[in-house]
Amino acid sequence: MNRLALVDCNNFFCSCERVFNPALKDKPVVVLSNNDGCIISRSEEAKALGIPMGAPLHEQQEVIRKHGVQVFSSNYTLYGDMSARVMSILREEVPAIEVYSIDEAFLQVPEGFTEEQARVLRAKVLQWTGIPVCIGIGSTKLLAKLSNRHAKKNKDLTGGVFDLASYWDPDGILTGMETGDLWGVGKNLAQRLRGMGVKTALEFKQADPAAIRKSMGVIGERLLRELNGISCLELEEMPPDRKGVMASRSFGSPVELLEELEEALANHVARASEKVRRFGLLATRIEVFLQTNRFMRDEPQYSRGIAITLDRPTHSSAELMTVARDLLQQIYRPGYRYKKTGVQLVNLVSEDEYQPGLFDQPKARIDVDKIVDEINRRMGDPKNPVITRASQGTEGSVKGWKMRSERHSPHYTTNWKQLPVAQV
DNA sequence: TCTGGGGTCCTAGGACCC
DNA sequence: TCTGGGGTCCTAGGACCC
Repeated sequence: MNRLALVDCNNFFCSCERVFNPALKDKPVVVLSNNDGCIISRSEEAKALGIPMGAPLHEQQEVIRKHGVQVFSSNYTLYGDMSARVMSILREEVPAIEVYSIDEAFLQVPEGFTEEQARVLRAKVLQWTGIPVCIGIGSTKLLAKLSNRHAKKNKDLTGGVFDLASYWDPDGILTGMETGDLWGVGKNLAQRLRGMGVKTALEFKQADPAAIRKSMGVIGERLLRELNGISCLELEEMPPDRKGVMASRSFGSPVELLEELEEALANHVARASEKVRRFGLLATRIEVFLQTNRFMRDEPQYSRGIAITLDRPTHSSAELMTVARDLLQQIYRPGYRYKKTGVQLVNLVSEDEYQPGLFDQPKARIDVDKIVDEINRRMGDPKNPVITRASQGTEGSVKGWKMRSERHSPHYTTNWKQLPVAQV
Protein backbone atom coordinates (compact mmCIF):
# COMPACT_ATOMS: atom_id res chain seq x y z
CA MET A 1 0.00 0.00 0.00
CA ASN A 2 1.30 3.35 -1.07
CA ARG A 3 1.48 6.00 1.58
CA LEU A 4 2.12 9.65 0.89
CA ALA A 5 2.26 12.79 2.99
CA LEU A 6 1.80 16.27 1.61
CA VAL A 7 3.67 18.90 3.59
CA ASP A 8 2.50 22.41 2.86
CA CYS A 9 3.87 25.58 4.45
CA ASN A 10 1.21 27.81 5.98
CA ASN A 11 0.86 31.26 4.40
CA PHE A 12 4.40 30.67 3.26
CA PHE A 13 5.52 34.12 2.09
CA CYS A 14 4.00 35.82 5.14
CA SER A 15 5.57 33.23 7.43
CA CYS A 16 9.00 33.92 5.87
CA GLU A 17 8.63 37.64 6.52
CA ARG A 18 7.75 36.88 10.13
CA VAL A 19 10.71 34.66 10.85
CA PHE A 20 13.12 37.61 10.72
CA ASN A 21 10.75 40.29 11.91
CA PRO A 22 9.18 39.16 15.20
CA ALA A 23 7.31 42.46 15.48
CA LEU A 24 4.96 41.00 12.86
CA LYS A 25 3.82 38.27 15.24
CA ASP A 26 0.02 38.22 15.68
CA LYS A 27 -0.31 41.14 13.25
CA PRO A 28 -2.11 41.00 9.92
CA VAL A 29 0.50 40.63 7.16
CA VAL A 30 0.16 40.42 3.38
CA VAL A 31 2.69 39.87 0.59
CA LEU A 32 2.18 41.33 -2.88
CA SER A 33 2.70 39.91 -6.36
CA ASN A 34 5.37 41.29 -8.64
CA ASN A 35 4.72 44.91 -9.42
CA ASP A 36 2.94 45.27 -6.06
CA GLY A 37 -0.32 44.57 -7.88
CA CYS A 38 -2.18 41.80 -6.05
CA ILE A 39 -2.18 40.21 -2.62
CA ILE A 40 -0.83 36.69 -3.01
CA SER A 41 -0.12 35.64 0.58
CA ARG A 42 -2.06 36.49 3.74
CA SER A 43 -1.44 35.75 7.39
CA GLU A 44 -4.32 34.24 9.39
CA GLU A 45 -5.04 37.67 10.84
CA ALA A 46 -5.26 39.17 7.35
CA LYS A 47 -7.61 36.39 6.23
CA ALA A 48 -9.78 37.07 9.25
CA LEU A 49 -10.14 40.68 8.07
CA GLY A 50 -11.76 39.33 4.91
CA ILE A 51 -8.91 40.18 2.55
CA PRO A 52 -9.34 37.76 -0.37
CA MET A 53 -6.58 35.84 -2.13
CA GLY A 54 -5.51 37.58 -5.32
CA ALA A 55 -7.21 40.85 -4.48
CA PRO A 56 -5.80 43.96 -6.15
CA LEU A 57 -3.93 46.00 -3.56
CA HIS A 58 -5.78 49.21 -4.34
CA GLU A 59 -9.12 47.63 -3.49
CA GLN A 60 -7.92 46.79 0.02
CA GLN A 61 -6.30 50.10 0.95
CA GLU A 62 -9.03 51.01 3.37
CA VAL A 63 -8.88 47.75 5.32
CA ILE A 64 -5.11 47.99 5.33
CA ARG A 65 -5.09 51.48 6.74
CA LYS A 66 -7.82 50.81 9.25
CA HIS A 67 -6.25 47.68 10.73
CA GLY A 68 -2.59 48.50 10.28
CA VAL A 69 -1.99 45.57 7.93
CA GLN A 70 1.74 45.11 7.27
CA VAL A 71 2.36 45.02 3.52
CA PHE A 72 5.42 43.55 1.77
CA SER A 73 6.61 43.34 -1.82
CA SER A 74 7.55 39.78 -2.73
CA ASN A 75 11.11 38.79 -1.84
CA TYR A 76 11.69 35.57 -3.80
CA THR A 77 15.34 35.40 -2.85
CA LEU A 78 14.32 35.05 0.80
CA TYR A 79 11.43 32.65 0.09
CA GLY A 80 13.58 30.46 -2.14
CA ASP A 81 16.23 30.16 0.54
CA MET A 82 13.72 29.38 3.30
CA SER A 83 12.09 26.80 1.04
CA ALA A 84 15.43 25.05 0.53
CA ARG A 85 15.86 24.85 4.32
CA VAL A 86 12.45 23.30 4.84
CA MET A 87 12.97 20.81 1.99
CA SER A 88 16.37 19.72 3.28
CA ILE A 89 14.84 18.82 6.65
CA LEU A 90 12.07 16.81 5.00
CA ARG A 91 14.57 15.05 2.74
CA GLU A 92 16.44 13.72 5.75
CA GLU A 93 13.33 12.19 7.24
CA VAL A 94 11.95 10.04 4.43
CA PRO A 95 13.17 7.72 1.68
CA ALA A 96 11.79 9.81 -1.19
CA ILE A 97 10.48 13.31 -1.69
CA GLU A 98 9.01 15.29 -4.56
CA VAL A 99 9.37 19.04 -4.19
CA TYR A 100 6.11 20.06 -5.78
CA SER A 101 6.35 23.84 -5.45
CA ILE A 102 8.18 26.48 -3.45
CA ASP A 103 6.06 25.68 -0.38
CA GLU A 104 4.92 22.08 -0.86
CA ALA A 105 6.40 18.60 -1.00
CA PHE A 106 5.02 15.09 -1.34
CA LEU A 107 6.81 12.59 0.89
CA GLN A 108 6.92 8.84 0.45
CA VAL A 109 6.32 7.62 4.01
CA PRO A 110 6.44 4.12 5.51
CA GLU A 111 3.21 2.13 5.55
CA GLY A 112 2.76 2.50 9.29
CA PHE A 113 3.33 6.25 9.30
CA THR A 114 0.95 7.81 11.80
CA GLU A 115 -0.46 11.22 12.50
CA GLU A 116 1.67 11.17 15.64
CA GLN A 117 4.86 10.86 13.62
CA ALA A 118 3.65 13.63 11.33
CA ARG A 119 3.24 15.87 14.35
CA VAL A 120 6.84 15.24 15.37
CA LEU A 121 7.99 16.16 11.87
CA ARG A 122 5.85 19.28 11.88
CA ALA A 123 7.34 20.40 15.20
CA LYS A 124 10.85 19.83 13.91
CA VAL A 125 10.33 21.97 10.81
CA LEU A 126 8.84 24.72 12.95
CA GLN A 127 11.65 24.62 15.47
CA TRP A 128 14.47 24.54 12.92
CA THR A 129 13.14 27.08 10.40
CA GLY A 130 10.35 29.02 12.11
CA ILE A 131 7.96 27.97 9.35
CA PRO A 132 4.64 26.36 10.37
CA VAL A 133 3.41 23.58 8.08
CA CYS A 134 0.37 21.34 7.71
CA ILE A 135 0.60 17.68 6.79
CA GLY A 136 -2.00 15.56 5.00
CA ILE A 137 -1.68 11.80 4.64
CA GLY A 138 -3.22 9.56 1.98
CA SER A 139 -2.68 6.64 -0.36
CA THR A 140 -2.64 8.87 -3.47
CA LYS A 141 -1.50 12.38 -4.17
CA LEU A 142 -5.06 13.59 -4.47
CA LEU A 143 -6.01 12.06 -1.12
CA ALA A 144 -2.92 13.48 0.56
CA LYS A 145 -3.87 16.89 -0.83
CA LEU A 146 -7.41 16.43 0.39
CA SER A 147 -6.24 15.46 3.88
CA ASN A 148 -3.92 18.43 3.92
CA ARG A 149 -6.75 20.77 3.02
CA HIS A 150 -8.82 19.44 5.91
CA ALA A 151 -5.90 19.73 8.31
CA LYS A 152 -5.40 23.35 7.34
CA LYS A 153 -9.06 24.33 7.39
CA ASN A 154 -9.59 22.83 10.82
CA LYS A 155 -6.31 23.56 12.52
CA ASP A 156 -7.96 23.86 15.93
CA LEU A 157 -9.20 20.27 15.75
CA THR A 158 -6.44 18.66 13.76
CA GLY A 159 -3.41 20.49 15.05
CA GLY A 160 -2.32 20.82 11.43
CA VAL A 161 -2.10 17.07 10.72
CA PHE A 162 -4.75 14.80 9.20
CA ASP A 163 -5.15 11.35 7.70
CA LEU A 164 -8.51 10.78 6.05
CA ALA A 165 -8.12 7.00 6.13
CA SER A 166 -7.80 6.84 9.92
CA TYR A 167 -10.73 9.17 10.56
CA TRP A 168 -13.98 7.65 11.84
CA ASP A 169 -16.22 9.34 9.23
CA PRO A 170 -14.37 9.93 5.97
CA ASP A 171 -17.63 10.19 3.99
CA GLY A 172 -18.74 13.01 6.24
CA ILE A 173 -15.68 14.98 5.21
CA LEU A 174 -16.19 14.27 1.52
CA THR A 175 -19.83 15.36 1.76
CA GLY A 176 -18.77 18.66 3.22
CA MET A 177 -16.42 19.32 0.33
CA GLU A 178 -17.40 20.67 -3.08
CA THR A 179 -15.79 19.12 -6.15
CA GLY A 180 -14.17 22.48 -6.89
CA ASP A 181 -12.19 22.11 -3.65
CA LEU A 182 -10.46 19.02 -5.02
CA TRP A 183 -6.96 19.38 -6.41
CA GLY A 184 -7.23 19.43 -10.19
CA VAL A 185 -10.89 20.44 -10.32
CA GLY A 186 -11.10 24.07 -11.30
CA LYS A 187 -14.01 26.33 -12.16
CA ASN A 188 -14.77 24.68 -15.48
CA LEU A 189 -14.59 21.06 -14.45
CA ALA A 190 -16.66 21.82 -11.35
CA GLN A 191 -19.33 23.34 -13.53
CA ARG A 192 -19.32 20.39 -15.87
CA LEU A 193 -19.74 18.08 -12.89
CA ARG A 194 -22.60 20.18 -11.55
CA GLY A 195 -24.23 19.74 -14.96
CA MET A 196 -24.11 15.99 -14.34
CA GLY A 197 -25.66 16.43 -10.90
CA VAL A 198 -22.37 15.86 -9.09
CA LYS A 199 -21.77 18.50 -6.45
CA THR A 200 -19.81 17.06 -3.54
CA ALA A 201 -16.55 15.16 -3.38
CA LEU A 202 -18.48 12.11 -2.15
CA GLU A 203 -20.85 12.20 -5.14
CA PHE A 204 -17.85 12.44 -7.42
CA LYS A 205 -16.15 9.53 -5.70
CA GLN A 206 -19.23 7.36 -6.30
CA ALA A 207 -19.84 8.56 -9.88
CA ASP A 208 -19.88 6.20 -12.86
CA PRO A 209 -16.35 6.04 -14.29
CA ALA A 210 -17.61 5.64 -17.87
CA ALA A 211 -19.75 8.76 -17.62
CA ILE A 212 -16.88 10.74 -16.12
CA ARG A 213 -14.53 9.52 -18.81
CA LYS A 214 -16.98 10.55 -21.49
CA SER A 215 -17.56 14.07 -20.28
CA MET A 216 -14.18 14.90 -18.71
CA GLY A 217 -11.71 12.79 -20.64
CA VAL A 218 -8.63 11.20 -19.18
CA ILE A 219 -8.19 14.02 -16.70
CA GLY A 220 -11.55 13.34 -15.08
CA GLU A 221 -10.98 9.62 -14.99
CA ARG A 222 -7.61 10.04 -13.37
CA LEU A 223 -9.02 12.30 -10.67
CA LEU A 224 -11.80 9.81 -10.00
CA ARG A 225 -9.38 6.94 -9.60
CA GLU A 226 -7.06 8.94 -7.36
CA LEU A 227 -10.03 9.87 -5.19
CA ASN A 228 -10.82 6.18 -4.84
CA GLY A 229 -7.33 5.38 -3.69
CA ILE A 230 -6.00 4.09 -7.02
CA SER A 231 -2.75 5.88 -7.67
CA CYS A 232 -2.39 7.46 -11.12
CA LEU A 233 0.04 10.23 -10.32
CA GLU A 234 3.49 8.92 -9.46
CA LEU A 235 5.90 10.55 -7.05
CA GLU A 236 8.49 12.35 -9.18
CA GLU A 237 11.74 12.57 -7.29
CA MET A 238 13.72 13.93 -10.20
CA PRO A 239 12.18 17.05 -11.60
CA PRO A 240 11.52 16.41 -15.30
CA ASP A 241 13.47 18.43 -17.82
CA ARG A 242 12.12 21.87 -18.32
CA LYS A 243 9.96 22.49 -21.34
CA GLY A 244 10.42 26.24 -21.47
CA VAL A 245 11.39 29.39 -19.65
CA MET A 246 9.29 32.50 -19.61
CA ALA A 247 10.01 36.06 -18.52
CA SER A 248 7.52 38.88 -18.56
CA ARG A 249 6.31 41.73 -16.39
CA SER A 250 3.49 44.19 -16.33
CA PHE A 251 4.62 47.78 -16.64
CA GLY A 252 4.38 50.15 -13.71
CA SER A 253 2.53 52.53 -16.05
CA PRO A 254 1.42 52.14 -19.67
CA VAL A 255 4.10 52.19 -22.38
CA GLU A 256 3.55 53.39 -25.94
CA LEU A 257 7.00 53.78 -27.48
CA LEU A 258 8.72 50.94 -29.29
CA GLU A 259 12.08 51.94 -27.80
CA GLU A 260 10.80 51.51 -24.26
CA LEU A 261 9.22 48.17 -25.12
CA GLU A 262 12.53 47.05 -26.62
CA GLU A 263 14.34 48.04 -23.43
CA ALA A 264 11.88 46.14 -21.24
CA LEU A 265 12.01 43.11 -23.52
CA ALA A 266 15.82 43.13 -23.45
CA ASN A 267 15.61 42.80 -19.66
CA HIS A 268 13.20 39.88 -19.93
CA VAL A 269 15.45 38.17 -22.47
CA ALA A 270 18.40 38.71 -20.11
CA ARG A 271 16.56 36.98 -17.27
CA ALA A 272 15.19 34.16 -19.39
CA SER A 273 18.52 33.39 -21.04
CA GLU A 274 20.34 33.48 -17.69
CA LYS A 275 17.88 30.89 -16.43
CA VAL A 276 18.43 28.73 -19.50
CA ARG A 277 22.22 28.95 -19.00
CA ARG A 278 21.89 28.14 -15.32
CA PHE A 279 20.10 24.90 -16.20
CA GLY A 280 22.74 24.02 -18.81
CA LEU A 281 20.25 24.25 -21.66
CA LEU A 282 19.89 25.82 -25.09
CA ALA A 283 16.74 27.28 -26.62
CA THR A 284 15.69 26.20 -30.09
CA ARG A 285 12.64 28.41 -30.31
CA ILE A 286 11.71 31.87 -29.12
CA GLU A 287 8.37 33.57 -28.73
CA VAL A 288 7.74 37.24 -28.08
CA PHE A 289 4.41 38.69 -27.05
CA LEU A 290 2.89 42.09 -26.45
CA GLN A 291 -0.42 43.14 -24.94
CA THR A 292 -2.50 46.12 -23.82
CA ASN A 293 -4.32 46.27 -20.49
CA ARG A 294 -7.37 44.05 -20.79
CA PHE A 295 -8.93 45.66 -17.71
CA MET A 296 -9.16 48.97 -19.53
CA ARG A 297 -12.35 48.15 -21.38
CA ASP A 298 -12.71 51.55 -23.03
CA GLU A 299 -9.18 51.61 -24.42
CA PRO A 300 -8.28 50.02 -27.77
CA GLN A 301 -6.98 46.49 -27.21
CA TYR A 302 -4.18 44.68 -28.98
CA SER A 303 -2.52 41.41 -28.11
CA ARG A 304 -0.19 39.40 -30.26
CA GLY A 305 2.56 36.84 -30.06
CA ILE A 306 5.03 35.66 -32.63
CA ALA A 307 7.48 32.77 -32.56
CA ILE A 308 10.32 31.44 -34.66
CA THR A 309 12.51 28.42 -34.57
CA LEU A 310 16.16 29.44 -34.40
CA ASP A 311 18.73 28.39 -36.97
CA ARG A 312 20.59 26.64 -34.20
CA PRO A 313 20.01 26.29 -30.46
CA THR A 314 21.56 29.03 -28.32
CA HIS A 315 21.62 30.53 -24.85
CA SER A 316 23.52 33.65 -25.79
CA SER A 317 21.92 36.81 -24.41
CA ALA A 318 23.18 38.87 -27.35
CA GLU A 319 21.83 36.51 -30.01
CA LEU A 320 18.48 36.10 -28.31
CA MET A 321 18.13 39.83 -27.75
CA THR A 322 18.68 40.50 -31.43
CA VAL A 323 16.07 37.98 -32.50
CA ALA A 324 13.61 39.11 -29.82
CA ARG A 325 13.92 42.72 -30.88
CA ASP A 326 13.29 41.79 -34.48
CA LEU A 327 10.17 39.83 -33.52
CA LEU A 328 8.90 42.68 -31.36
CA GLN A 329 9.28 45.10 -34.25
CA GLN A 330 7.17 42.79 -36.39
CA ILE A 331 4.22 42.76 -34.01
CA TYR A 332 4.46 46.30 -32.63
CA ARG A 333 1.69 48.67 -33.66
CA PRO A 334 1.85 52.34 -32.66
CA GLY A 335 -1.10 54.02 -30.98
CA TYR A 336 -1.70 51.55 -28.16
CA ARG A 337 -1.01 51.85 -24.45
CA TYR A 338 0.81 48.62 -23.71
CA LYS A 339 0.64 46.82 -20.38
CA LYS A 340 3.03 43.96 -20.81
CA THR A 341 5.61 42.35 -23.01
CA GLY A 342 7.51 39.15 -22.53
CA VAL A 343 9.54 36.33 -24.00
CA GLN A 344 9.36 32.57 -23.89
CA LEU A 345 12.31 30.32 -24.68
CA VAL A 346 11.04 26.86 -25.56
CA ASN A 347 12.04 23.49 -27.03
CA LEU A 348 15.01 23.47 -24.69
CA VAL A 349 17.80 20.98 -25.28
CA SER A 350 20.73 20.03 -23.11
CA GLU A 351 23.94 21.91 -23.75
CA ASP A 352 25.93 18.67 -23.49
CA GLU A 353 23.83 16.60 -25.82
CA TYR A 354 23.54 19.17 -28.57
CA GLN A 355 25.47 18.26 -31.69
CA PRO A 356 26.82 21.36 -33.44
CA GLY A 357 25.98 21.59 -37.11
CA LEU A 358 28.50 21.69 -39.90
CA PHE A 359 28.35 25.46 -40.29
CA ASP A 360 28.16 26.45 -36.61
CA GLN A 361 30.70 28.88 -35.25
CA PRO A 362 33.11 27.18 -32.88
CA LYS A 363 32.45 28.00 -29.24
CA ALA A 364 34.03 31.19 -28.03
CA ARG A 365 36.97 30.51 -25.77
CA ILE A 366 35.57 32.78 -23.09
CA ASP A 367 31.86 32.73 -22.43
CA VAL A 368 31.13 36.31 -21.45
CA ASP A 369 27.52 35.54 -20.56
CA LYS A 370 28.50 33.01 -17.94
CA ILE A 371 31.05 35.33 -16.37
CA VAL A 372 28.43 38.08 -16.15
CA ASP A 373 25.99 35.58 -14.61
CA GLU A 374 28.51 34.64 -11.95
CA ILE A 375 29.26 38.26 -11.05
CA ASN A 376 25.58 39.12 -10.86
CA ARG A 377 24.93 36.08 -8.72
CA ARG A 378 27.59 37.00 -6.22
CA MET A 379 27.23 40.74 -6.07
CA GLY A 380 23.73 41.76 -6.99
CA ASP A 381 20.25 40.70 -6.27
CA PRO A 382 17.86 39.43 -8.94
CA LYS A 383 15.95 42.70 -9.13
CA ASN A 384 19.11 44.78 -9.54
CA PRO A 385 21.90 42.98 -11.42
CA VAL A 386 25.23 44.83 -11.29
CA ILE A 387 26.13 44.15 -14.93
CA THR A 388 23.64 44.63 -17.75
CA ARG A 389 23.79 45.29 -21.48
CA ALA A 390 23.28 48.77 -22.89
CA SER A 391 20.07 47.59 -24.60
CA GLN A 392 18.57 46.95 -21.17
CA GLY A 393 18.70 50.66 -20.32
CA THR A 394 20.68 52.40 -17.65
CA GLU A 395 20.23 53.02 -13.96
CA GLY A 396 18.63 56.38 -13.37
CA SER A 397 16.71 56.43 -16.63
CA VAL A 398 13.48 55.79 -14.80
CA LYS A 399 11.18 54.46 -17.45
CA GLY A 400 7.56 53.50 -17.51
CA TRP A 401 8.40 49.83 -17.76
CA LYS A 402 10.27 49.67 -14.46
CA MET A 403 8.59 47.37 -12.02
CA ARG A 404 7.23 48.54 -8.73
CA SER A 405 8.60 46.89 -5.61
CA GLU A 406 8.30 49.47 -2.92
CA ARG A 407 8.04 47.46 0.28
CA HIS A 408 10.75 44.91 -0.09
CA SER A 409 12.15 43.24 3.02
CA PRO A 410 15.94 42.65 3.28
CA HIS A 411 17.69 39.57 1.86
CA TYR A 412 18.11 38.33 5.42
CA THR A 413 19.70 35.00 4.57
CA THR A 414 21.56 35.49 1.30
CA ASN A 415 23.40 38.80 1.51
CA TRP A 416 26.07 39.51 4.11
CA LYS A 417 25.14 43.17 4.29
CA GLN A 418 21.53 42.39 5.04
CA LEU A 419 21.87 39.78 7.77
CA PRO A 420 19.53 40.40 10.68
CA VAL A 421 21.23 41.82 13.76
CA ALA A 422 20.46 40.37 17.18
CA GLN A 423 19.92 42.89 19.95
CA VAL A 424 21.75 42.17 23.15
C1' DT B 1 -3.10 56.17 -10.29
C1' DC B 2 -4.08 50.79 -9.19
C1' DT B 3 -5.73 44.17 -11.49
C1' DG B 4 1.13 38.77 -10.97
C1' DG B 5 4.17 35.63 -13.17
C1' DG B 6 5.64 31.16 -14.38
C1' DG B 7 4.66 26.68 -15.23
C1' DT B 8 2.34 21.81 -16.87
C1' DC B 9 -0.63 18.74 -19.45
C1' DC B 10 -4.27 17.68 -22.80
C1' DT B 11 -6.87 18.12 -27.12
C1' DA B 12 -8.09 19.34 -31.70
C1' DG B 13 -6.98 20.43 -36.25
C1' DG B 14 -3.89 21.11 -40.19
C1' DA B 15 0.14 19.66 -42.89
C1' DC B 16 2.59 16.13 -44.51
C1' DC B 17 4.03 11.45 -45.52
C1' DC B 18 3.58 6.67 -47.04
C1' DT C 1 -21.47 5.15 -58.68
C1' DC C 2 -17.10 6.94 -56.88
C1' DT C 3 -12.61 10.29 -53.87
C1' DG C 4 -7.77 5.39 -48.25
C1' DG C 5 -6.40 5.59 -43.86
C1' DG C 6 -3.16 5.84 -40.42
C1' DG C 7 0.83 7.90 -38.27
C1' DT C 8 3.55 11.92 -36.81
C1' DC C 9 4.66 16.53 -36.05
C1' DC C 10 3.45 21.15 -35.12
C1' DT C 11 0.61 24.78 -33.26
C1' DA C 12 -3.00 27.05 -30.81
C1' DG C 13 -5.91 27.16 -27.17
C1' DG C 14 -8.04 25.53 -22.91
C1' DA C 15 -7.71 24.22 -18.17
C1' DC C 16 -5.43 23.96 -14.03
C1' DC C 17 -1.89 24.82 -10.43
C1' DC C 18 1.11 27.52 -7.11
